[in-house]
This record gives sequence, structure tokens and C-alpha cells, in this order.
Amino acid sequence: MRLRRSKGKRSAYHHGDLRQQLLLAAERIILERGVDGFTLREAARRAGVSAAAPAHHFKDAKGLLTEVALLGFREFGAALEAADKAAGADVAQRLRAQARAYVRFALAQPARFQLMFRHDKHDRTNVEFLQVARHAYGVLEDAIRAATLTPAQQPLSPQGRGFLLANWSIVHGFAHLALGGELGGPDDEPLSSEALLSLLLEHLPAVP
Amino acid sequence: MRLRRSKGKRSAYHHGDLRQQLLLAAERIILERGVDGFTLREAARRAGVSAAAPAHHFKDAKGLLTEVALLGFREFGAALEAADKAAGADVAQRLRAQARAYVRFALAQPARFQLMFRHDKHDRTNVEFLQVARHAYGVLEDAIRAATLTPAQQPLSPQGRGFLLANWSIVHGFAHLALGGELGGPDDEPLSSEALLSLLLEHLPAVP
DNA sequence: TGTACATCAGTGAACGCGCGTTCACTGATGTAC
DNA sequence: TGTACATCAGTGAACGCGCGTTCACTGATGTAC
Repeated sequence: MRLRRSKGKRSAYHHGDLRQQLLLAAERIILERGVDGFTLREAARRAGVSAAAPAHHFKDAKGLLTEVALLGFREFGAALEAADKAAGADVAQRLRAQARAYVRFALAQPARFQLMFRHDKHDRTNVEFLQVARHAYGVLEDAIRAATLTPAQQPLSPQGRGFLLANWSIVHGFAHLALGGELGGPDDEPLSSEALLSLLLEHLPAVP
Repeated sequence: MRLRRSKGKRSAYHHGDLRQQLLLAAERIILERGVDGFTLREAARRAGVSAAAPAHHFKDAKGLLTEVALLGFREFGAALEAADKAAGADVAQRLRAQARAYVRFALAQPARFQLMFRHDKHDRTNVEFLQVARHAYGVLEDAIRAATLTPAQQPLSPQGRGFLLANWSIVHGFAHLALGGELGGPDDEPLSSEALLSLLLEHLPAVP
């Protein structure tokens, strides 16, 4: 791909970077107004183009949002994998590293994260999206397989599924509570999300 | 309160039970379309009245939703308390019972549950709502105090906060995953939510 | 290097839609006497 | 028991709004020769 246009080189009529700008605008809108607060017209407005312009880059509003979610899953899966690899061979350490990466991603990319779990906003015909999402989902499962000595082909035992579920639930729940503004209790002095995450990690489910 | 009108006794013009019917319609709409899919006009439509009628019972759309959330928190708090009391004195059993009740409530009342955590849909000036919500939040904290030997006045230690957070996160995350349709893995045969809950409960954070 | 022309990526107006809320109104109900 | 009247709880039309998408169009860019 040739980067024909960098800043200042684009003409008034042809934006030159509209696709990227729309994706960025979408994230900011979701951040400010939530996933359901996103509108295509607002994204176009922020990118400085007419309401009809996005149609040249995305099939429709869902298409744009699916692209944002795809970028999210790609980065998410990579972050989980990187944390997992850096943690060494000990399975408890791998799970702790993945848990930390899971929550940190949600806090760093809240718009993408929330969109990633909103299936009603995804274009189910986007094959690449499905692949990337499936891959991200698999990273945690791999560590659970190591913890329960389950080969790749074999289905997880009920105990294994429960352990996977517990690990997923605890980080997913924490991410939702943090993003939903539920943390920072009533009279206690508020702690940073990172501090709360450290406390949480002391209470992950015990490896069977 | 006098129940002046039961079925068949109401006139054509005066509905007689509109307030209740609007609350029920709201829950059904949220169930079908999500919290953001709720509209006052649709609720009125389902109750068989004009779009202007709800204004005689609720200040505005937010007022109606806050009422639904209030009913949710009231039932939720009561369910947590009942489970806690029925569990006896053992703190691990109390926490397990609360966890079970938390998830069961979310699965049984998904519309209310999801609305309860959407602060942007609540009328912050509704004092009763705030009280009822605060009470529900306190039920889990009480059990954590027992587990960490923390008197009622004293703030929780960081360890206590972490343990509270871990317990809350795991049930909250499971509820979100279940309601979001994330459970029932790829090729494994799907298990019922209740079966998955049983598996989850085997992996609650260990009491310190 | 110049030119004809295809293609790309915008514009702006228009469409039909559903929304929350307000308004003057009116039918039904409850109550004081 | 009857009646006058206040209040309650509806109606239906209207308001202004923002939305997604389509349409014919046009300016800018890229390319074949």
C-alpha cells in the first residue's frame, strides 16, 4: 500500500484519510455516548465530511462498527498472547498475566472492548472478523488446557470448563464494573483502577 | 390502597392499571431490544394507550425506567439477604449462597438486571431508588466483613476490598457473559446456565 | 511530456421514519352536601 | 338517594428533531497511450 497522502498533502475535496478518521471518530463517540450512542452522521460530522461520504468506505453503520470491533479483537488477542508468552511456563503465572492483560485492555480501549461484546452491532457476514474474534477467545482456553492437562483436540472436562468460566468471569466482571463506574466504594478513599486490579489478582480462582 | 379495578371492571376510557402495565411493557421491551431499545411510545403502544398517556404516571421516560430499576434492586437485595440468611454461619457458605442468588436473579430478571447497572438511565433525584440500591450493594459487603473480621464502622482493609471485588466480579462477569450469549462454547455440547453456574461455584475465590 | 478518459471519493438535497414531549381537550370517576 | 362539581386519566394532533440511506451530481486523481 502506498501512503500517498500525509498531513497537508490532501486536497480539500478528497479527504485522503477518511476511512481511518471515521474509525477513530467512532471510538471517540462510543467513549462519550456509549455503543448505542454511535451514529454514522455524527462520525461523518467529526471527520468533516457530508453524511453520505461514509458510504464510500463502509457498507453501512454496522460495517463500520464491525471494523472497529475487529481492530479491537486483533489487538486484544495479541495482548493476551504476549502476556501469556512472557509469563513463562507456570500455569498460575500464565493465567495471572492473561487476567492482567484482559483488564488492562478493557481499561485502555473501553470503546473497542464494549463493542466487541455487542453481537447485535456486528456484521455476521464478515469472515475476517469472526476469525480474529475466535482466535482471541482461544488464547485463554489454551492456558486452561495446560492447567488441566487437556490435549488440543480433546474437549475440556466439566471441571475444566468451570475453571475457564471462573477465570473469564472474574476479569470480565471486573472490566464491566470498572467501565460502568461501579468501583471506588462509598466512603472509602477511591483507589486507581490499576491498584484495584492488583488487589483482584490476589484472588483469582485457584488452579485445580 | 384500594384495588378498585380488577380485570373486566375497567372502563374503556380509563385504563385502571396503566402504571403497572407500562412497567411490565418496559421490561418486555428491554428483554427484546435491550435497554437502549426502550421507547416510551412503544410501551404506550403495548399498553394500548396513546403516546401521551404515560405522562400522567411518570415524569418522563427516565422516570419510568428508574422505577423498573428500583423494583429490581428491591427484589435483588431481598434475594441476596434471603440466600445469606439461609446459608447459616459459615462464611464460605454465605458467599456461595449469595453468588448463586446474584446470578439467578440476573438470569431470571435480565431486563431489570441490565437496567440496574445503567446509571445513565436512572433519575438521580429519586431518593428511594438510591436508598434501595445502596442497601442491595451492602448485603455482599456485610458477608465480606464477616469473612475478614471487620466491624461495621471500620473501613475494609485493602485485602478485604480485593476479596469483595473478586467475589463481585466473578458473579457479575458470569451474569454478563450469560446474558450476552457468550456461553455455550464452540463445539462442546451446550450446558444450561444453571449447570454452568454450578461449575462456576466450584471456583469462587478462596476465603482469606 | 501531454492528453483523453475512467475511476474514485466527495457533495447536498431529499426520502421516510420514529422519537419525546406539549397542548387543549374530554370522558369517567369520586366526593361534598 | 340525587346532584353539582372537582379531579383524574385518558385522547389525538402537532411540534421539532436527528437518524440511515439513496440519488444524481461533480471535482480530483490515476492511467494508458
